[in-house]
Amino acid sequence: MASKRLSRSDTTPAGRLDEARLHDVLGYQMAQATIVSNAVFAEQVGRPFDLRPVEYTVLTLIVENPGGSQARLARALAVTAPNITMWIDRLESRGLVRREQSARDRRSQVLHATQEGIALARAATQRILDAERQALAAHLSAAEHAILLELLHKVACARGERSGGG
Amino acid sequence: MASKRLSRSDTTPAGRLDEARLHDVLGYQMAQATIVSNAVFAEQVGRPFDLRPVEYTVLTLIVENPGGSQARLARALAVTAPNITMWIDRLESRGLVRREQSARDRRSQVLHATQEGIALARAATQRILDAERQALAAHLSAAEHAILLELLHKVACARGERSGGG
DNA sequence: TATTGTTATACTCTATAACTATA
DNA sequence: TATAGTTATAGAGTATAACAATA
Repeated sequence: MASKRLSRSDTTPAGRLDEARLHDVLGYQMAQATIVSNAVFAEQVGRPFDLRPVEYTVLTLIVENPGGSQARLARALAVTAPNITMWIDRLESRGLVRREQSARDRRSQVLHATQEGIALARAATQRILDAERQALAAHLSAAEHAILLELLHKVACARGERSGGG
Repeated sequence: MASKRLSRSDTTPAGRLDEARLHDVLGYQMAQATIVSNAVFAEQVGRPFDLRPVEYTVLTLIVENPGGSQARLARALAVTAPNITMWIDRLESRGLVRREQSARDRRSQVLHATQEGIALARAATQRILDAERQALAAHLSAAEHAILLELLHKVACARGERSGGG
């Protein structure tokens, strides 16, 4: 199945380069698709709210998981502890999240989003969802869009059963 | 369609954080899935061949498009010209590609992969395809895997009809 | 005047190591 | 002994600006 086929669509979206050999490489197609989603994010959230993708994700995960720790965030996003410290520093200095020392484990920092942080995360998510739907409407049906999200989620779940991968 | 549902799968693969609000954000699911494909790449190609993902992609696109220019590569990958210069420098210093001045347009550099470069690209692609298939086999059927690749390709094609995006 | 490619430079993001304070 | 978090530092990668050569 999925035997090699050479069609006019075996070409890069920009630059018109033949990519027949890369067509079935998941990492490559992911990188190409990420160019689009990154552009949508930068336009709809990054620039207007001055938020990097990581900042948005960290903020939203804190909104969804009040009382969580930085260590769990670091594991969820496969980034290092010093990295998380920096991003939380920025979000905290902007008044979007708060750090509190945990009562049960005094090493741990308990994270909460402020009202402003919650509002910003909600607004950002709404903008992204709308913009992504609009950007892909010409190429993907609503059903395809939903399937894509599910399949990506399944791929993400392959983490952990492997040696590497955060 | 795709109405919000709260299920046990609305959680990050690692760290077990609730991600219900992020579930439908394509950029987020892409980033999570990329953690897996990046790990596969690093293990199967990055470390053994000392190749970054960009280097592999640049090399493979040159193999597939002999005689192409750096400008087209930059457009295809949505990276800047100085960036491409650097990556080609590295590939050339390792004897994997050659630069020649174009006869028709003497500003342009014509790119060719060496025999060694061609062999390396082929070997790397084979390893990635095998490793990706194996890594995802437990989570995606062969059909789902193929559909995912097609849908990602369609997303990538949304580039260009937009303002931003390289 | 626009395009190809290079150099120089600065910036962002990330990773590692060393440290503290708890457990 | 291991974990949570911070700091300091170095590295990788990217972007911008300025330049040369050509179209």
